[in-house]
Amino acid sequence: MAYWLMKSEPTTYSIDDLAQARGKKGFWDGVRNYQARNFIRSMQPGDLAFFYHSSCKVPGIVGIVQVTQSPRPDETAFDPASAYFDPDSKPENPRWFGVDIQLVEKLPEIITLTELRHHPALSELQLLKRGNRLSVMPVTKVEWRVILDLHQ
DNA sequence: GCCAACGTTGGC
DNA sequence: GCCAACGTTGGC
Repeated sequence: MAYWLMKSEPTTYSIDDLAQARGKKGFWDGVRNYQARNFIRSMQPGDLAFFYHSSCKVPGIVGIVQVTQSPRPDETAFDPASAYFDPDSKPENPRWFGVDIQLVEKLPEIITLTELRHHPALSELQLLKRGNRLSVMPVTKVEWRVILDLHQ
């Protein structure tokens, strides 16, 4: 089982949107970056991910989600009306993928980006690397544990 | 295949 | 709103 970190802009899709969705389930889509796409395609049911709020007043980890199914084609790429439309992605040969997730837990308190930056054991966290812009990235088991323990 | 121009991301 | 960093595009 693998661990991940997924970013979302709360004005677009927040942890509360997921919490209020039916079954607390959602489909993570709209990723249009090949490296991120490759990470998505390597996800497996049961994988866990931190849900991260980006581009907002206080960026940070706000919850934990679980991958419920194998990744599947991102259909927003086929929809000309969608902001994520990509005419080069065809249903018979999809270029972009998304993944089904379910909320496991909304954290009682946000673990802020500042806190993450502060912890020496997280110096190698992809999120903190210079110039990082990926919307989804792997987290090691050790990092996962350290982050969860931050608020213990 | 190079690289300049451009668009996007995302923290501050 | 600024701007650094980075990916993508397209001319050559």
